[in-house]
Amino acid sequence: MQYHHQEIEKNWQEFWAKNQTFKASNHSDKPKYYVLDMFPYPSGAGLHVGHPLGYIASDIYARYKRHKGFNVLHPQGYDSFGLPAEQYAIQTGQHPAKTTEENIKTYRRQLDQIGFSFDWSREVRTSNPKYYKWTQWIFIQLFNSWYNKDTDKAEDISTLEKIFKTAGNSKVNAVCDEEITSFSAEEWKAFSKTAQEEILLQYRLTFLSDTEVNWCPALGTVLANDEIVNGLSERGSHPVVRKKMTQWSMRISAYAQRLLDGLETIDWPQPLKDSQRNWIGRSQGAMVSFEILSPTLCEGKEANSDSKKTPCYMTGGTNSYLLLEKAKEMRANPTPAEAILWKYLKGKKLKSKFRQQHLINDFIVDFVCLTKKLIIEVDGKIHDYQLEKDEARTLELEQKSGFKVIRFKNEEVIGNIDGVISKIETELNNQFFNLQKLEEKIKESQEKEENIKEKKTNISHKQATPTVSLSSGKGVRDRNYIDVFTTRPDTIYGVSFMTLAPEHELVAKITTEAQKSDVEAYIKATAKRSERDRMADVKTISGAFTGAFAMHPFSGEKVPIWIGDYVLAGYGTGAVMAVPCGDQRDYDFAKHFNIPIPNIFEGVDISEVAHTDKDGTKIANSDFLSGLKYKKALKLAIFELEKRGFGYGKVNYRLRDAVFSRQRYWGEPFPVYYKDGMPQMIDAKHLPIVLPEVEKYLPTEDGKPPLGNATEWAWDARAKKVVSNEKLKNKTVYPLELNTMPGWAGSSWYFNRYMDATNSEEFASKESLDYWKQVDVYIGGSEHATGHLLYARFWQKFLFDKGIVPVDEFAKKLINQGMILGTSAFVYKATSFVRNGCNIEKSNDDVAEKIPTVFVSKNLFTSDEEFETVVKNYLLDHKFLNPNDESLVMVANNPIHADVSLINASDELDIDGFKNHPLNAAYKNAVFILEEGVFKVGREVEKMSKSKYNVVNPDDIVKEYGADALRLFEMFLGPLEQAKPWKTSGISGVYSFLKKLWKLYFKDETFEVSEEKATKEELKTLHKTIKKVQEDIENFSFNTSVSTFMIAVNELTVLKCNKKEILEPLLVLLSPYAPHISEELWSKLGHKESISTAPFPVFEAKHLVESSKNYPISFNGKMRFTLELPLDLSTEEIEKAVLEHEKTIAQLEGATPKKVIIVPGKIVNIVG
RNA sequence: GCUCAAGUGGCGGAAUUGGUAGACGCGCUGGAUUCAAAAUCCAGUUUUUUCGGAAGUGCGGGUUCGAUUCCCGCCUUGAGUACCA
Repeated sequence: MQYHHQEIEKNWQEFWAKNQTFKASNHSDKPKYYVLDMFPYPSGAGLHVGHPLGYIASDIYARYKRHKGFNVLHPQGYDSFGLPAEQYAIQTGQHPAKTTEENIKTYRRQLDQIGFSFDWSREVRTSNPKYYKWTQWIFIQLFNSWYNKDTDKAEDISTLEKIFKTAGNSKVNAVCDEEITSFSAEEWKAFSKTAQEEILLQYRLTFLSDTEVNWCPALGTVLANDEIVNGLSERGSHPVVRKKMTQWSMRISAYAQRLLDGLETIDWPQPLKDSQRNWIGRSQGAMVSFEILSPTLCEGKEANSDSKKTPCYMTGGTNSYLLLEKAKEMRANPTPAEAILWKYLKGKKLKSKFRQQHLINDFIVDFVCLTKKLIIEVDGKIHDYQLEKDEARTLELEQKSGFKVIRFKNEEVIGNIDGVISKIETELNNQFFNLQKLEEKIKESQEKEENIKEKKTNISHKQATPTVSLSSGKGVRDRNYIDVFTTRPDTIYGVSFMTLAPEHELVAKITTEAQKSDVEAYIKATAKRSERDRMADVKTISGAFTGAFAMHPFSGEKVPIWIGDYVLAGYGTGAVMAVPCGDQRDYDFAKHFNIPIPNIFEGVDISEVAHTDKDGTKIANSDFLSGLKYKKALKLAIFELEKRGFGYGKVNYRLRDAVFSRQRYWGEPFPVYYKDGMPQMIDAKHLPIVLPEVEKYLPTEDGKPPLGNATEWAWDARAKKVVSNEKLKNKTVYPLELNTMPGWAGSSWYFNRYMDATNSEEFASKESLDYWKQVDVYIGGSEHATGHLLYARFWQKFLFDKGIVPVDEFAKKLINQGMILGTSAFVYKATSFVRNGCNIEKSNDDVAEKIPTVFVSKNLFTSDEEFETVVKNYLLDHKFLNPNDESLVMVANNPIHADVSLINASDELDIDGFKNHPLNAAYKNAVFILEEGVFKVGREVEKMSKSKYNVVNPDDIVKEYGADALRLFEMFLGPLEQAKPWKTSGISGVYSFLKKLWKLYFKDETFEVSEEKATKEELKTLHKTIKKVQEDIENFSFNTSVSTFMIAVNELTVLKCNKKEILEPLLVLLSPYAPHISEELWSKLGHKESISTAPFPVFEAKHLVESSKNYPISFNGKMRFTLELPLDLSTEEIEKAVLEHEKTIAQLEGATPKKVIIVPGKIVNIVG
């Protein structure tokens, strides 16, 4: 009886479907095991043989685990939202849902015929409203959460509101927007609802913000960083530009450290972990502030008290971060006068809203009304000796920022509060008029300032008043600082200049008149160069001097400020402290512009290159850091920075918050409407908010996203439903969000949904989540390293924080399967043309016309010249070319792709097939120059693609060789993780293996298996196979177990073994790889149950015990012959037997061996 | 530039607590069967050779009784990443 794969496979696939053989239960006594594939995007092209590779591997593993007694969850679904369906819709008008549905059908048919053991009852589709209902629900959870750095987890937003109500935001340690205004509990309560919402939005884990985004005009949408390759869109390679838009973002940065730490706990491939680490980009260092010394700003005041050598310009915070802390502190500890006054000012008692201890620019003022631009300062005694300074500050505030400042003494406030209040009221009334005047004043003063700058060329600085109280800490800081981030604060004494990115906001402010033209010319030149050019051209050093200087925070020395495009505006603060001796870029810059390169390393030569090594080098010439090694110097430098207030230790991450809005149609709609411009979440019980129908899938004419075309897209807050846009005029009807969610939304949690895929009440039930917990093995491509896999980890950690899922990493182990490449076939076409210039009119047409298209077999030529000769000779021989015209004609070799289905195993082309191929209509009459009667093609390994005619469809393979052969062959190609070329011819090997296996169970035409006891040798074959296959599966080394099967079948064939004792367990071993044939033979052996329920055979070592060993006898490490010796010989006996052997004597040629190495059971080595 | 991975027959690949290099398969060669083909089966297939052997895992060193495996340097290919301060 022959092996008919088609019939067998069809029957068993039907059997599995009918009996729901692979349906997983959420209740089982068996241990659980969760094997997951990355679910596919159902593209219109269907599957090619590369796609199922990972699915086959995971299927083998899942089936193996079932044999091993596990309750296995092995689901499958579709990532069915996405751009291709939408673009197809734009072109054809077909609804994306329809094309998606059709594509899924094709996918399902293709997957089914490969015989996967998926539990289809748990199928998910991200575009199904029943699924995206919960994607929307998760979005709401994120919106309703903030990240508390103190507890280091996400918490409900209500806990934040509670803190605001009782203590304002001064004590809150959250991951939030950068520019946060501080407020007290009273202020919070006084804020309008909208204002409160605005503030909360700055803390939520998903938030609206005006972000610079990657806008792709051709696709009409925003792209995430990982969707851009070399400045072009990943899909379609369209140009991408930066653009500001209001977008939803996800505060993934809150999880940067935990995403990094979590990598230690999971068994994922090293390269993948590396790229996630790289993407998160943690760098530890410090923020350092450098004061800018410019004519108007460097006039410090003489120190009046215990002025040590410490420069004390920064009597307050060194930047807004520190100032904010300070403000909070001061708010918590008001002076008695401040406390009294605040009682009268807070809560709009004077009809105007006041804030206390508030940041204005970089001053902290006591009280301020922002709308009326009025500042009230209460001065204590300390201000007496600070009068001058306070005046300067008043001037600064009034002139630069347009505020009116009024001052009261402590005594005034305490003694005559009524007088003070009436004075404030008067000022408030005056402010409206004053504002206009102030504006004029500002203009004037700015002009004045310019004049001063010009006049003052001598820059000097003196030391200012040291910090003596909290109050005096305010008001020393304005935009006259450059903040830099550095990973090497230990090298701070090596700073000899600073560099700002040309786009840095301070550039225009600090550039001196003399340098203005230089700087402007340079900025103009860099602006012209695109980001890509700048990055590509690393070699050219360019920059310009601003004319300004900064002061070194420790040494007090003057440091010139340059601009240069090697500093990127987008990273860190867009400015660097340049340490030329320790950084190659700074070094190159310094050399190029003749800036000094001070050496701060002990015993290191820096005459040629910078010294970038950290370890083992001691710091020198660095005051208190001298003589210290990197680690100690780093710590001390940060300690001193913090102590003296010039900076603080900081960890910087490259990871940016993820933009979550897409201007697309085919994605999840947001459960969001807008009331007074503020986003409102729709209550979870009204979900899903279903994607509306639209006429056109393109953006609207006024540039709104495609959902702007919907006519039914407004939220009726009273009726709680989506209604027609016409009702927007009603009071309770609001516009809905027009953006949709990005592709990664649905894929960031689907693995949890499989645990309880049909639950309509919950995301997934608690019991199911607690039972399955996490994915045990996840298989998929490495291209998702920084996209899907990072976002999914982020959401999982968030859901974990909220107590929704029980574990904070969703996949314990992950394996990246390698890509299957195509083996393209090339035929070499001769393109003949007539040489220009010679009797073109006369000869051109008739000469050329007579020449047919010629193809030359691959091995007939090795060079272009040879190729031309071969073709010409052929043309002359066959009279296509007149010998007189020979010199006129030139022939060029033009390789073209031939469809791989036309090539046989020996690289020979099916010529008729080629001529009749629909794509080769032009070559119907072509002639082929053969070698030894056949036409050979050239072959090359390339990525599988339609245009290269090297795509192999699994349907054809399954039809001709069967699913079992396909499965075995894909595994046999090579290691799972490795990229490897597909060559269909190789499949005959595994196909004949299956036929050979089949034959073991048959005698002539009938199924016949003997009940006889197996021989020792047969048992040895079986058990060595059990051992190897089991080890291989557990190591995901599937290619080697296929060869193990082949060896076993070959051996059993030689032994003519047809014993049930051997052949029955053999089927269980094979069934994960070739389930159909195994089921068929299993049932023929009399089993009624599916083979998938059979336990895995148990390996017994006793069958492999040997009594003798065929020792390799080597001389000086080279094996020369083998010698069969009993294993129970002692070392001495082995040595004796070997040395007495005639071949040993011959090999030694009379010499005595110096040494004999004997490893019993392994090898004998004779050293001569 | 940096990081990682990999270089083994005509091809895919196997072998690593250091111990017989080339398993298994494709392709190729010869043979059997057949009127013939397909299919199947058998034998051979790293190179070289004076048929005794000898050399051989990208190249050059090293450690070792012994290295595809470990170490150092270099070359090549692939992947990722990039003025990240």
